[in-house]
Amino acid sequence: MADSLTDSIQDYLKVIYELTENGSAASNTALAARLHIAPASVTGMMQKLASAKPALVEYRKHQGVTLTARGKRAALEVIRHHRLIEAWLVQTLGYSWDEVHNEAEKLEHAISEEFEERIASAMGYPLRDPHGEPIPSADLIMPEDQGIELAKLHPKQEACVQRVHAQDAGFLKHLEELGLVIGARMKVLDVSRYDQVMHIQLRGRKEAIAVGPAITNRVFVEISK
Amino acid sequence: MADSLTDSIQDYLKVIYELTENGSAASNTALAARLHIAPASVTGMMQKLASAKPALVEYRKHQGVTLTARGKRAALEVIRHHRLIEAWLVQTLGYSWDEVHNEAEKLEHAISEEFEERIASAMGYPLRDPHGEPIPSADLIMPEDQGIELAKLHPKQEACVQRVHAQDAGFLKHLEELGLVIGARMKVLDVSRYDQVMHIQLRGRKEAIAVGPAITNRVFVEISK
DNA sequence: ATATATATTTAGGCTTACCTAAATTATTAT
DNA sequence: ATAATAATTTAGGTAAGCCTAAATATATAT
Repeated sequence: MADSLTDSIQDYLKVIYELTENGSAASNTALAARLHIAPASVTGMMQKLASAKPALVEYRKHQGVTLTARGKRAALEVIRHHRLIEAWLVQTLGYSWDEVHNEAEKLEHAISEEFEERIASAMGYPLRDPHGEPIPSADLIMPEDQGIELAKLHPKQEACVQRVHAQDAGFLKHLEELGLVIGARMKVLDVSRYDQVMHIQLRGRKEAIAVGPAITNRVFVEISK
Repeated sequence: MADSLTDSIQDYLKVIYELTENGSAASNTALAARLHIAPASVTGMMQKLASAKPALVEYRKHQGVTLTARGKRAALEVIRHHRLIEAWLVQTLGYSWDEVHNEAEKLEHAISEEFEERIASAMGYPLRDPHGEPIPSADLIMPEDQGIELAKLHPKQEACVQRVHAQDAGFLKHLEELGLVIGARMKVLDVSRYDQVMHIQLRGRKEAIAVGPAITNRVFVEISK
């Protein structure tokens, strides 16, 4: 059971999952940065997880890590917990989307399968969390996500905000002020070739945002022809 | 802040609070038993808590421990969390009173003050948990409890079940089958002087229960003249 | 191809919170 | 009061998960 894994190990697996979603292996340095831990500590943990009774991780020195089927399942279990809890906090306790991450980060390790099932059922088995991120199903399948990076849009295209890949409270508040919330309709007006500023139409207003990792690479949209 | 205390230490403080509610000091053996830990380990922890920067515990060798004001506050914080969560699980997720203890035992360490306030507010600031146990106020005052042990009742007295001091699921289920639930009205018919069996009238039926630590010392009632 | 820079691993240490076994102190019974 | 019993403490040890500093491997630039 994933339940016999420590909080710490669950955190490692979750981050490895995220870093390997693009198909590449995760480097120890990247892991260390995300977990706020020294790189040397990551090495030790990777050796441990790779040689665990059922290995959770595939690891070769200097090559980075990937998850085994078992490790992936454990990671998805944690991610499912996290996203269900975020949805629960917003829907039943009136949290805003910028407040839920830290709370869920602790609760995800503390809830039982029973609790998971009860909140999922109470919410009618939601498919996405408050940031639009897909929630893995109870049998731990991560839904395919066909959203497109805002950065990839061309002028005149219209789209709906589907999902925001971020957790920093300040940043999320900023997006909200901008009007970039889940479901918002928007239209690209133009993109300056020189300073990479994108102008978009949002709820009747014109906003300017920089193309790059800050915003446009974190906001995913669904194009509406 | 109480939040800088580890889960383990919070558990110690909570149990010390319970064991010292009667005014006496808590023995290391009693603590060890409740925490499922070796007595020697308790000794070490008591030494640590007693010599902490702000001491959490008053401790003298072979004499047992009591809580300092600070330790008591930390204990009440954990107990408040625990009982609010139990109430929350029952009221909003349909848990039964025998299922909530273990879940709350983990969640009590994971929630923030923000979360505490939000569920308390959502429930209208309840005064008791699903077992009738009083919930410490937000400023950490434990309400006086004037309930009387069922064992102390005399024949012909009528009373309401106010509170049940127990957490074992099987035992709680048994009480429920017996009809000994919070708020139930009951009347003592007689108590056998020889085998210490108490006969009580409950929802029209006559039930026999042994006087002693199993049931009658754990069920507290409010006498209605 | 070699020097430099960066990433990673090894080695040795630390803290927390537990353990067991042995020694000590307190309690109880005679 | 003393012996037997029970409770408690001391001493020494372990496993997790982290750390820093030094060593090594890989990648990059000239």
